[in-house]
Amino acid sequence: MSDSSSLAETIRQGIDQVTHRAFREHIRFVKASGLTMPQFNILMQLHYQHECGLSDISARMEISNAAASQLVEKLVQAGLLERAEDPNDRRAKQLRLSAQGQRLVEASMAARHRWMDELIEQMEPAEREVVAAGMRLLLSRLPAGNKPY
Amino acid sequence: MSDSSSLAETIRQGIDQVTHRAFREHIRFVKASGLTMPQFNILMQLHYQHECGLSDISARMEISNAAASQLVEKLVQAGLLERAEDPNDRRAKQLRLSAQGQRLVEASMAARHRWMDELIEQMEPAEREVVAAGMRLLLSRLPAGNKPY
DNA sequence: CTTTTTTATTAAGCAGGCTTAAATATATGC
DNA sequence: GCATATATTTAAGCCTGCTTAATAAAAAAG
Repeated sequence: MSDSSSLAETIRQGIDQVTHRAFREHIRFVKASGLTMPQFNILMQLHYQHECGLSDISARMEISNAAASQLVEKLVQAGLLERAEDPNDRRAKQLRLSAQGQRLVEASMAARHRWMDELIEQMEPAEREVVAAGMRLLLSRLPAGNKPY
Repeated sequence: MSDSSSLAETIRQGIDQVTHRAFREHIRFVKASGLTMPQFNILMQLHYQHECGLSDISARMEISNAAASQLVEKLVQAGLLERAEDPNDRRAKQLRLSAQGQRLVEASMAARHRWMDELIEQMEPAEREVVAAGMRLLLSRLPAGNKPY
């Protein structure tokens, strides 16, 4: 394996391992919350988008409006989402997180950050600098609009 | 925000963004493959473990043996898995990927690496070195047995 | 041996997400 | 104003995954 390909290989392995860990932790949290993944995804989307219509959700999740409507209905009944009429277009609905929904999302982010912080705390300050430098570079190359929802 | 907390924040954001991207790409691939996530997870597990019994699958996925058995059955019928009697313990079954199953898993890994490589190719050699250094550190701190399946 | 435990499968039933089709209400174009 | 397009909801039905309970077969324990 050449030098540059082993560099790429290291990066790929790092990303693979990290995402795998993140993925498993996330699955666990969602399951523990009593929600399903599609339901939770909607909460995450609304966390980052603050407010949107139903069609935005179905578009983002690549499901039908009907499916999105049914998912939203459950979240509204669970008290996690608020659904109001859009005053500018009375066909549309404005969806946003309820206070309870916000708390749940924040708890999930806290859980997600817990193991990251453990990792970070294991490192020397100089090492943190190295990892952060790599991440800064990675972030600068990732598509800007790629919000985590 | 203090200096060290902004370092940690950078690392968390980097991990968040990268995992989010990886997650979405993976979802897309699995959906396109015509399999469901639980089914695909089994293929991934067998890719890394090469061979195992049914109970290993149910344990890892935290579902009942019955559920795992049903999932495996579908994958066997789809020609993606081979299920043979364990000669050492005739109660147990030896599960492994078929050639077709291997091809599918490899295709998923290729797809997963495609955008990573695009990212890497955008970088100067010196930048790759920085990212790789960060990843090497991260990898050294991640629990060793944490294989991506 | 006989009993108990382990491994896997099958059956019945529930819950979830998804789709299409139909319905409702509002906005837009002409 | 009237026809058309858009945003959402509801209903019916399908497919999956999951669970528990029952079954079968082989291994392990005594």
